[in-house]
Amino acid sequence: MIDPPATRPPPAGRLPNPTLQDVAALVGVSTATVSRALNFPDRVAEATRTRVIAAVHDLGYSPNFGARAMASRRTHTIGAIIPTMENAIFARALQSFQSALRLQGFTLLVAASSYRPEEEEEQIRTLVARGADGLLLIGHDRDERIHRFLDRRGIPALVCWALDRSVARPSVGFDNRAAMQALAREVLRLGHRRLGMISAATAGNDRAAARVHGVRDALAEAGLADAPLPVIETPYGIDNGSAAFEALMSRAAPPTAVLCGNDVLAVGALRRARQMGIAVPGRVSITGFDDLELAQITDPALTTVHVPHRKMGTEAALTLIRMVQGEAFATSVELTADLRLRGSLAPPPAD
Amino acid sequence: MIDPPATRPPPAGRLPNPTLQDVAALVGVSTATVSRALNFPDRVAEATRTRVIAAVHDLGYSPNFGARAMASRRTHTIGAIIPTMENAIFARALQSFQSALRLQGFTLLVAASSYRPEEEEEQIRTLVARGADGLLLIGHDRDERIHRFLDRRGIPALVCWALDRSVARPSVGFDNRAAMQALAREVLRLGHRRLGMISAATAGNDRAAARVHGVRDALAEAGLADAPLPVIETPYGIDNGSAAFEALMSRAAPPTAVLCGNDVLAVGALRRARQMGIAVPGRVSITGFDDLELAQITDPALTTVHVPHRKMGTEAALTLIRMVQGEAFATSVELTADLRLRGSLAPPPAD
DNA sequence: TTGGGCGATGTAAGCCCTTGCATGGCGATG
DNA sequence: CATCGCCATGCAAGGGCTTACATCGCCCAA
Repeated sequence: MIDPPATRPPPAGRLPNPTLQDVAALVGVSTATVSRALNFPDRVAEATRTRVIAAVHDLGYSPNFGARAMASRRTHTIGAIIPTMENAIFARALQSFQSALRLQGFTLLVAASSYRPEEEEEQIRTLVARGADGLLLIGHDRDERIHRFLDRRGIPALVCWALDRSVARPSVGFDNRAAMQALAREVLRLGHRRLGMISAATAGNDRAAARVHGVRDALAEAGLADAPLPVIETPYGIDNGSAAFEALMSRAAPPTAVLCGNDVLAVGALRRARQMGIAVPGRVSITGFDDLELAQITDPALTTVHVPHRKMGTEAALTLIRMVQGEAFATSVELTADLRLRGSLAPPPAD
Repeated sequence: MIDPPATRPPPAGRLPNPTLQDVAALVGVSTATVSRALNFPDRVAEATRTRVIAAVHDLGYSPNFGARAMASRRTHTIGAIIPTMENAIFARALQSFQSALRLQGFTLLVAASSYRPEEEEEQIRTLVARGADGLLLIGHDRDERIHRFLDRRGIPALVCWALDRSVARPSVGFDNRAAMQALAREVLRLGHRRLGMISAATAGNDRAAARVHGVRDALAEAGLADAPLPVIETPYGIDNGSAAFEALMSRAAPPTAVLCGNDVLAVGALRRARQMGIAVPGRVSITGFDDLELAQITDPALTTVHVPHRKMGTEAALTLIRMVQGEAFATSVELTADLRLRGSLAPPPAD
C-alpha cells in the first residue's frame, strides 16, 4: 500500500531534533565515535563514552529512526498480525509478547485482520513495507504465496497458537487437536454419548478446525466414529454462544454435552441454559477452551482447556528475535495445554 | 546496469528489495518521476504512470520506509501507550483505534506502561525516537516535563479516557468524576447511607482518583459530606476485588453498598459475597464501572457505568490524525458514560 | 632506538527516498 | 514565424546514521 504523502512545512517555533552531528560537535569527536559509543560501548575509551553520554543527555538526543534503519538495514521492529485485540486471548498474549520484545530493545507494530485472509495479507505487506524485521502470525492457514513473499524478502515469520507437525515452518504453540481430544475423551469417559459442538468459523482458522477434529478423534477412539456430531459454527461472542446453544438443544435428540470451541461461546451457552431452565451439569454438560478468568466466575465454573497465553507470547518473542538475528535454525516450541475440570462437566443424566 | 561497489555482501539466497532506482531503470525514467507517479499521480503523464505502476507490480516494489521517513519527515505512524493490553477496556479501545488509523493509512506502534510513570516516560521516548508522528496517552496524570518534551519536538499528543475541563490539552474521553457521581447519587437515592469503595490505585491514575471523587461529590450533595467512606485501593484483578470486599465487610459497620472502580473488581466482590453467604443485593449492593460483557453474565447482573470504549478509540484516531496533519486547532471530544442499572443494586436491607 | 602491534578515533561512502529548481518540447498566441 | 507559457521530466542535493577502512598514538619488545 502506498499512501499519499502530506507535505508539512516545518512548523514555526519548533526546534529541529538534535542529531549525531550535534552531539559529536559538542563532545569534539567525530560522528563515528558517537555512534560507536552508543552502539558498541566497549569499542570506545571510557572517558570518551562518558562525555558522549553526558552530551546526549544534555542535548536530549535520540537517534533518528529512519536514518538508522536505512544505514543499518534493521529496524528493531517486529510486526504482529492478530485476528482481533478484542479477544482477550490475543490481547493477553500480545501484552506479554510486547513486554518481552521491549526487554530486547524491539518495538511492536500491530495490526488486526478481523479473521479475514485478504486483510491479513494486506496487513502483512504493510508491515513489511514499514520495515518490520520479523512477523508474528496466528495459525498456519494462509496462502503459500505469502510465505514465498516473506522468504524472498528475507523476513522471518513465526506462527503462533498452533503446532502442526506436518508443517515445516517454525511455530510456537500447542496442539489444539490433541488438547480438544483429551477433553472430549474425558467427556466420553464420563458416559456421554450424544455430543454437540459450538465452534468458531473453521474456514481460515486452523485452530478452530483442529478442535473440531479433536472431538472426532476422541469419538473414533471410543469406537463411536459414526456417532452424529452436530457442529454449529458461529462468530465470537457471548450472544452467539447463547443462540447456538439454543439451536443445539432444540434438535430431536439434544446432546448431553456441549463442547464449545472457546470460553466465550461456552459462557453464552451457560447463560442460555440457565434462561431455558436447563440444569448444568445436571441435564447437560458444557465445556470451553482457553481458560479465561471468565471460566472461573461462572456458576457452575467452566470445565475448559487451559492455554498458556502469556507464556506463548513470551516464547514467541524470544524465538522470533532469535530468528531475526539469524541465530541458528529456528525450531518450534511446543507448549502444553491442559484440562481444567470444573463444575460444568459431570456424567450425563441417568434417564 | 553496473553494480555499485557492494558494501556488504547481500545475504546469500536472498534478493535485495527492489528500489526506486530499479523501477526507474525498468521504466526508463528518473527516480523523481517514479516517486511522483506514486505519490502525486496527477503530476505525471498518464502513459508514464501506467508504465510505472506496471513496473512496480512486476518488481514487487514497495518503498523503503526508513528512506521515506527520512526524506519526507513523516512516518505515518502513530504510537499508543496504554497501561496494559490485558485489561479488556484498553484492548477494545485499541482495537478500534487501530482500525480507524488503518483506514487513514496510518500504522500503530504500541507499548504498555504497566501503570508505571517512569515506564510510560521511557516508552514515550522510545516511540518518539521511532518516529511516531503523534501519540495517544491515557489520562492526564503525568509530569509536565513530558509534554514540554513533546511540544519541543512538535509531536502532538492526545489524551484519552479522561476529560478534565481544568486541563488545556486536547483529550477524548468522558468525565469519570461526574459519571461516578451519577452512579453514587442513584445508590444514595435508594437509601444507602453506609457506602464502601474498592478502587484501583489512585496514584498516577487520574481516572481512578476521579471516580473516588465522584462518590464524595455525591455524598456531599446529599448533605453527607462527613459520612465515612472507607476506600480500599488494590491492583486490578478478580481476586484482588474479592480480598478487598472481604476486608470491607469485616469492618465494624460494614457498608450496605460497595462501589467498585471497575467491573473486574466488582466481579471479584460479587464472587466473595457469594462465598461468604452474603446476599446481593439483599444484604449488600455492589456496582462496577466500564460495562464489560462480564457485567451481564454475573448473577445478579452488575449495575455499572457504560463506557463507550470503541467509540473512544475511533474518535481518538480521527482527532489525533487531524492533529498530526496540523488541521486547525485540536479540540477535545466529550463522550458520555451512562448508567446501566441491573440486579446487583437495590435498596439497603430494612433492618 | 626502532619497529610492530594494537586500541582509539577519524574519514567518507553509502542506505533510498523526496523535492526545489532547471530543462526541454510543444501548442497557442501575436 | 518568433515568443511565451506550461506541462512532463530530469538533476541533484540533502536527510542522519552505520561501518569498512585508514590513520594515529602509544607501549612494549627486540
